[in-house]
Amino acid sequence: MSTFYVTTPIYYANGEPHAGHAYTTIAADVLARYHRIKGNEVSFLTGVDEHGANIDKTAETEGLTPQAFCDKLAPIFTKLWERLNISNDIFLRTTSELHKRGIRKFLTALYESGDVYKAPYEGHYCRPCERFFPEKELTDEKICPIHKLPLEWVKEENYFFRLSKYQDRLLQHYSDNPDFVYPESRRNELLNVLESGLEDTSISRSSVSWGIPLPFDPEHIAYVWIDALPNYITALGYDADSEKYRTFWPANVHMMAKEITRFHALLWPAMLMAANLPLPKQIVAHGWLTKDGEALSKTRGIFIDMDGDIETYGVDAFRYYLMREFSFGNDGDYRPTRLHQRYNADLANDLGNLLNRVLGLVNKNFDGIPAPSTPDDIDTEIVEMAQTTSEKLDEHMATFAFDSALETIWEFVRRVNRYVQQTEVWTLAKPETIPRMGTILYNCLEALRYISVLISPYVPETAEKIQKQIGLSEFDTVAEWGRLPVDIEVSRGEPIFPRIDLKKETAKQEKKTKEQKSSLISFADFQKMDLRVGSVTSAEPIEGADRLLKLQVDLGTEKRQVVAGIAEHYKPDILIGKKVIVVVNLEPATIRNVESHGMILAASDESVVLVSPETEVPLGTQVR
RNA sequence: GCCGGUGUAGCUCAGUGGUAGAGCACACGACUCAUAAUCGUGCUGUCCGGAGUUCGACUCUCCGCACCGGCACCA
Repeated sequence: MSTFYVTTPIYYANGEPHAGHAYTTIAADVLARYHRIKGNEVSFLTGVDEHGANIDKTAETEGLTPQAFCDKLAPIFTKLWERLNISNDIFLRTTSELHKRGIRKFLTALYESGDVYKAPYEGHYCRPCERFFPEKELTDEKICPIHKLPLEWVKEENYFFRLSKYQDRLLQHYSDNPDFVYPESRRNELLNVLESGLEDTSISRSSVSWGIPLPFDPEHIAYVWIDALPNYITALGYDADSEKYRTFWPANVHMMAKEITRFHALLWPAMLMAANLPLPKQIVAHGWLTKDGEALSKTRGIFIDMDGDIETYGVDAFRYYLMREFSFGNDGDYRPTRLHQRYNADLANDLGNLLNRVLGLVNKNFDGIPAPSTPDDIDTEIVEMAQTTSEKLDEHMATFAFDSALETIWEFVRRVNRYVQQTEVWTLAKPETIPRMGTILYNCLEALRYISVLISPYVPETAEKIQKQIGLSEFDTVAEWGRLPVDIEVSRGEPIFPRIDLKKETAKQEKKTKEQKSSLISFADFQKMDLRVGSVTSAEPIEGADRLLKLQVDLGTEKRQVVAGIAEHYKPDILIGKKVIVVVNLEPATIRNVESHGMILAASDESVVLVSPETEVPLGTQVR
């Protein structure tokens, strides 16, 4: 028996969980459950990341303290995990004492490694802006690009982690452990970054208040990622060097979506090296979900209706679909119609109906599960296929090929259906063939039990229902042929996956469109924006930026310079004289060394189309 | 602009240096134990385009096109 520690990221708790979170967590759950039935000792961690300026800010807009806001949000996550049958052993909150103690210990270790230094961060500082300006954003005069005031040369203390020092060791680790990052495409990307050099990274924020103070200098708050990443050890009781920690660390798999692999595969290992702790074995990144071919987007109202689909098809169908349809690591397109097809074809027709027809025959012809007699060749074939299915499944699980794993199991399901067909069991209910019928039906039932074990990591409820109907009182997790006892009574129940017709589905979809809710803002919020009509007087490309144009806009009373990301859609000369809508009270910014004082409104999707008044209006007219 | 990936049947994808495969969908047939389920048979493909290497390429190399991703960058 070995141990297996799998984690999801701790999700950032400034909003409700969505299908992407569910996908990561289900994948991790499948791994955890798989290792449990293999007899391994498993720990499965998920949780929420509750610190940082963003949460502070969101809490404030809701009129809550950050802690109260987090206390409200955390249960939303745990409820979803319950609904999705997630079998996590730990749910970690970064506001917990356990985590805080662990972080303090970890940061102290990091500090004592000598690779944390207090950098007298010095630079050109603008007092009104309350920020530093990097050299590259400035011209020779060293004036604030926004306020046009001379900048001060200011020194501020800040803590840095000497990430650059670990570049070589990381490269070495990557080459010694080719599987460290999965899939390979991500690994290559990271190697690219590694080879082009790492810079030391700041690990503290003095402007942020909602977080964990650095143990060696409480004036500074740990940067969110520095606070978050060590959750993988703090959750196990790293602070007290607990038994659990020593048993499970290093983790076998850190599961996550692809956008956060850099933190996990570069920064986190380097931090562990500095603290002299072992590194996780594998960083596994999956792709993103799209919906009917479109990127998910809160503002555009494109989301995956988990609740609706789960209500219609059940949790297991949802889990099955996510794991079966998408090749792990790549982006996957979530399509309700495909879910529907998968449900009917794989779950209802192939599996559900197989169970039902076999139980029907047993019920009608035997008092309980019949005893098998001498097997024919065809029977042996089934037994052998069960074995090879299990072996192939193991291979696929080792490479996170959940889709292939399920396909492999379903080949067996279909084989058993064919077995029933080929042997024509239903014709054998005569005295002279009854023993033969018993043998075949025993094999079918045992095949179903065997299948239920194999699918249990993916569809745990279904697996249990199958075994219950077969007559087992306790769930048997062992994939070894012949464990099914004879003479026990089967209890054929309702079909486990009743077929669902499309009518119901369309009705559901109508309901869905009706419910497309948007997040509302108050009129006061809207009034905060000062929108004006302007006219473009000049437009030119910005060197080294494909998307940007530098525009001069006449607002009647004043002229503004605005940078707009429209170069891919508008040629500079067509823009001259064009009427546009400008957000004039947007805070200024410097982009690609060019100052921007406002923003041009445009409808933007795949294409970008400028918004313009319908007829002539004076320049400077307010837009409401 | 730099780096990487992908492009195979209507759909989702697998695949090998020797004249193409699975599942779904579709058509026909068989069967009736079963959830209008199951089983069998069949169907469509310039395997993105072009050039090259080779006796022979969908499979290798190069060029191009399209799409996707990473970085630079989207006020």
